[in-house]
Amino acid sequence: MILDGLNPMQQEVVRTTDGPVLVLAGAGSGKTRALTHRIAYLIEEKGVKPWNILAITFTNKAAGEMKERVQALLPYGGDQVWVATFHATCVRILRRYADRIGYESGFTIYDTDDAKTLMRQVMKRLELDPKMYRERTLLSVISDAKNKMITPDDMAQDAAGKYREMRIAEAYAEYQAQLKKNNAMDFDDLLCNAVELFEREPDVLREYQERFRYIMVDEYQDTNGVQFRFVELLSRAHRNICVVGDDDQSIYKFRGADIRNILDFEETFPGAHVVRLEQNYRSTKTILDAANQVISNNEDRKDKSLWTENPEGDRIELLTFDTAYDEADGIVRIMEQARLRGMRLGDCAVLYRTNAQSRAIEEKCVTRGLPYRLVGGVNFYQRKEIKDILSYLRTVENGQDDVSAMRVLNVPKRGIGATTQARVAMFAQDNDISFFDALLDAEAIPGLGKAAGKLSAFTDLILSLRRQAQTLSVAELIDRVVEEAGYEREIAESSDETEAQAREENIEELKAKAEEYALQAGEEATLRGFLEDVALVADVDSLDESEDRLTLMTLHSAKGLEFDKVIMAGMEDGLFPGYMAINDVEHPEELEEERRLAYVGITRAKKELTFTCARQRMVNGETRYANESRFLDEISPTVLKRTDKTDLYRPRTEKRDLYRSEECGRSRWDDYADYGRRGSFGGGPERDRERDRDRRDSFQDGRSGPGFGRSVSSLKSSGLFDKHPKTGYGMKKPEQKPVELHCGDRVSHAKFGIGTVREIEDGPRDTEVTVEFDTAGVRKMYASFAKLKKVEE
DNA sequence: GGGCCTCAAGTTTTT
DNA sequence: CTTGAGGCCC
Repeated sequence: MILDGLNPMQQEVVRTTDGPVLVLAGAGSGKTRALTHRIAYLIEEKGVKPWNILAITFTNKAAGEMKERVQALLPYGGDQVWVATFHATCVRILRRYADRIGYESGFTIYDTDDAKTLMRQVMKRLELDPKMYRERTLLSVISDAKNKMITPDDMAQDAAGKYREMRIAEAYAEYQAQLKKNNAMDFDDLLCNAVELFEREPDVLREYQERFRYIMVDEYQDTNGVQFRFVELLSRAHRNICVVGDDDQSIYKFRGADIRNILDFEETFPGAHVVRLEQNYRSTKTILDAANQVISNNEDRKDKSLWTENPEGDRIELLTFDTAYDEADGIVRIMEQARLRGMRLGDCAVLYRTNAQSRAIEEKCVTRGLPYRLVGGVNFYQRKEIKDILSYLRTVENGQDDVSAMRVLNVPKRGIGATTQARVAMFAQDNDISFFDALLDAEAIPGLGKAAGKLSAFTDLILSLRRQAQTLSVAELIDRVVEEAGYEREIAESSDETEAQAREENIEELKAKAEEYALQAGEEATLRGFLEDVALVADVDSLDESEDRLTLMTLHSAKGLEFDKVIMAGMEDGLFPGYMAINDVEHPEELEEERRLAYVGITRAKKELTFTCARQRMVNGETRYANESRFLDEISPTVLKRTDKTDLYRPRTEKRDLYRSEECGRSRWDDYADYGRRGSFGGGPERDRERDRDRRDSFQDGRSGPGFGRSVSSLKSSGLFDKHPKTGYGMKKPEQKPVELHCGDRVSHAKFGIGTVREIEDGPRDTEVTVEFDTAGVRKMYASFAKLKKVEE
C-alpha cells in the first residue's frame, strides 16, 4: 500500500490530489518521499496516466533521484512521468515549437561565458564605454529584467529621459537581437521564451495544459517570476498544482528567486490546501535545536518549528583558529579522526560560503593525503579545451552561432589574426549573414589578402565534420575534432607537460561523457541532444555518493543533500554573513537570506556538526581580521561548545581577550597526532611559553617541508598535484614511471585495449608511440598520456 | 600575426 | 594574491 510508512502529514500530501496544494516541508522532513508517493498514488489509486503528470525539480540530480524512486514504487509506467528541471522542460517544449517564436529548432544554449562574449560584442557595436558599463552589470540587469518578464521595449519605456538607463535598455534590445541572429538562447531565455510561446500561441498552451493535468514543483521557494508564470499558465486549466518548499531554505534571491512565490501562494491560489511537514527524520535533537534557534531570528517567514524523535546526539563544537591555513589543517585532522572512528569519508562534508575558501582546504587534503572531491568552482564544461571542442560541435550543429564559430576560428592556431576576424565579422554584419557564412564567401570579402586562403582550412573542417556528424557517434565526432583540428598536435607541443596531460584527460573525460550520453539516450542520441545535456548540467549533478571521499562544497551546492558529519568552515562576520549583507542597512532581508543559508548548512548534518572560524584570513592579498559569525551567537551554549584552537598553531597574542574561550580543558579534538606528544593541553603559563617557542620552530619546519605552503598552481606544476578528472583539481597520485617500449611489444591501453607497438619516435617534448590495436585500429599517441602497459603473451 | 608584459579588477552564491 | 584582458613590441 502506497500510504504505508508515511506519517499522517505525509499521507495528507499524498491523498490531497486535486486543487492547489502548498506543502511547507521543513529540512529533512521527507518531502521527496511524500512527492514520489504522491505520484505513485495518482497513478495507482486515481488512475491518472503517467504522462499526464509533470514534476519539476531544481537540479538534474534531484530529477534523476525522483524518477528512480517513482519507478521503484510502481510496477510499470513510472518512466512515462515527466520529471525534469525547469530549464530542461522548457527546452523540450521550445525545440518543438521554436518556429513559432522566430527560432530554429536547433538553437544553441549559451552559458554565462557565451553571454559575456556576446555582450562584449554588443557593447562594441553600441560603443558603450566598458568603464561606465560593465558587461557583468549589464548582464545582471538584463537577467533581472527577464526574470520579471520585462521586455527590452518595456525597459526602454521606463527609461525614457534617463540617459544611462536608456543605453542599458538599448544594450538589452541589441543583446536579444544578437541572440536571435545566432539562433541562441541564454539560460533565462529558455524560461522567458517558453512563457512567451504559451502567451502568444494559445493552442500550444492548451496542448500542454491538457497534457500536464497534475503538476508538482519541488523547491518552490527558489522559483523566480518567470518560473512562477510558467507553472501558473500550465496549471490554469486543471488547477492541480502541488508545490513543495521551505521558505526557510530560500537562498537564491540573487538569481531572481522570489520568496513571495511561496509566502503568497495561498493568496495567488485561493482555496489552496496547506500541509506542514514538521517532523525531521534527519538530524539529532541538538543539531535541530541549533537550526531552529538560528532561523527564529528571521522576521519574514512562515512560522513553524521542526521537531524530531531522533536522539539528542553530540554537542556542536565551534573551533577557533588563528589563520585560514590553521583552520584548514584542523578541518582535515578532524576528518582524519572521524575516519579513524570508523566514519565513511563519503558521509562527511565541509561546507563554506565562497568557493575561494576551498583552496586552503584542498591543499591540506593533498598534503595529508586525504581523499576528497570538490564540487563547484570552475565547471568542467567551462574549461578552455572543453569549451573549444564544444564550440566546434556547436558550429557543426548550428552554423548561425557566431560566438562559437569566432571562438574557434583560430583555435588551434591557424595563423588567422584579429584583423582578419574583424573584417569577416564586419562583412557578415553588413550583409546580414552569419559569421560562418561569411567565411564560406571569403573571396567576396575585401582586404583579406592571403589570409583568405587560411580561412578555408577552417570552413573545410567544419563542413567535413558536418558530413561526418550524420554517421558518427558524438564521441567519435569529438575524436575527429581533436585530430583534424590539430588539437592533438597543439597539446603535444605544449610547453607545460602537466597542463597538457590535464587537458588530454579532460578531453578523455568529455568523450566519456559523450559515451555515457549515447548509452542513456540510446536510439535518440543526437549531437543536439548531447550539447543540450551538457549545457544544462550543474556540478552537483555528477556527485557520486558511492565514492568514499570527503566532499567540499559551498553552502548553496549543499542544498538538498545530507551528511553524517558536517563542518561549516569560515564562520566569521564579513565572510558569513558576507560584508554585503552586513553593510546593506537598507536591505535587512539580505541578512535574512544569509541566515537561511546558515540554516540550510546546519540542517545538512545528520549526526555531527562542527563550526570552524579563523581570526585572520587573506582576502585579495591582504589580511583581514574578523569576529566570529553573528549566527553563532544565536545558538545557545547548551548545544554549542566553544574551543579556541589558536594555541595549537601559534604563540599567544594580546588579542586573545577579544575571543571567547569557554573551555580551556582538553577536548576531543586536542588529540592531534603531531602535537599529542608534547603533553596535554592546558598547562600553566610558563609551560605555555615554553611550548610556544617549541611550536614556532616546528611550525616553520613544517612549512618548509615538501610542497607545503606553496600555492596550488606551483603544486600543480611540481607534479605533486594531479588533476582530478571530474573536478580538474588536485588529487594525490603516485608518480608513474614511463614504461620502456620497443617495436613489436604487446601493450594494453585503458580505452583501446590490446595492441602491438609499430613505431616509436622521439618528439621534441615526448615520445610518440604508434600502436596497432587489435580492435581499435592504428593510433598515434604520446607515451606519457597513453599510460601504456606492457602485456606478456 | 604572435608572444610577452603590464595593468586592472575581483570574490558571494548557479540553472 | 590571482587571473584576465589589452597593449606593445618583435
